[in-house]
Amino acid sequence: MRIATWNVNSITARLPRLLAWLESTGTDVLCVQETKCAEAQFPAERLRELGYESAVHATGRWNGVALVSRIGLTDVVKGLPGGPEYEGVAEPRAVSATCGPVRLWSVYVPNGREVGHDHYGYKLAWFEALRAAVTEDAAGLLPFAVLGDFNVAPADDDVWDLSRFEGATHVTPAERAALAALREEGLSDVVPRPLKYDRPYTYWDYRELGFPKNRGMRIDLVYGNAPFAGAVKDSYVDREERKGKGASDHAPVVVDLDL
DNA sequence: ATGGCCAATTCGATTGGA
Repeated sequence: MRIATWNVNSITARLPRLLAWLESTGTDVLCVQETKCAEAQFPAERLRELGYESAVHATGRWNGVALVSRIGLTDVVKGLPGGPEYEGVAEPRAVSATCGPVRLWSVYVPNGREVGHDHYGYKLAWFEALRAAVTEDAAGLLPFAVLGDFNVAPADDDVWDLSRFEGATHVTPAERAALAALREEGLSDVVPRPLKYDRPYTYWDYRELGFPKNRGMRIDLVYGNAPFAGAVKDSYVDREERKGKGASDHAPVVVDLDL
C-alpha cells in the first residue's frame, strides 16, 4: 500500500493538482494538512468520485486536517485528546483513523512564530499532548504512524543553511527534544529519499526563489512504530509536485509499505 | 525547466505561514 502526507496550503486552491496527483500516484491514504476551509467546504464529493472517503477536522480559514482513504476509514477521532487551546480555541490540528491495516494520524503542529512567543509555548504543550495521546498505539503490535507537518527540522542537516535559523523556531533544542520524546515512545523517523540533490527537504519558501535554489527544510515527517517502520519498502519526497504554477510550498512525502 | 510569495477574508489590507 501507498500512503502519503502533504501540507496542501488550501485544499480549495490545490484541488486540481490534488486530484490529478492521487490518480497518477495511486496513493491509498493521504494525510492532508492546512485544508484552510470549513468542514462543509471540504471537497469530499470530488474525492468520493475517485473512490476516496474523507475524515475532515476543519473550521475555517486557518489550519484544518484530513485523512483521505480508498482502503477504508473507521474509528475516526477528531482533535488531539488533551490538547491545549490557543487564545481559548481548540484548533483543528489532528485527526486519526484506521485505514485498512494501519492506524494513522494526520497532524499540523503549531508553528510557534517566535521563540518565547505564546505560540511557541503552545507548540511545545501541543507536542506533549501528542506524545501522551499516542503512547499506547506507538508501543502496540499494529502498524501505527503519525504523519504531517511537524514544523520542526529534526537535525541541522534538515535546513538548507543553519546560520539563517539562528534564534529562530523549528530548530531549537526544546522543539527537537519534543521529537525525541515521540521517538522514545517507540516511533521512528521514516526518512524519505530526495529525488534530486542530497537532502530530502519537504518545504521551500515561496519567496526569494526558495525552490529553484533548493533552500528547503525537512519538516513534514512520518513517525511510525516498529510494525509500521518494519513494513516500509520505500519512501521519497515528490518534489515534482512543488514545481510550477499552483504548487503548495510543501511537497508530498510518499511511503510504500508491504502491507 | 523549477523562477524575485501565496491564500483567505469584511474585496483589499491584514493575518499567517516558517
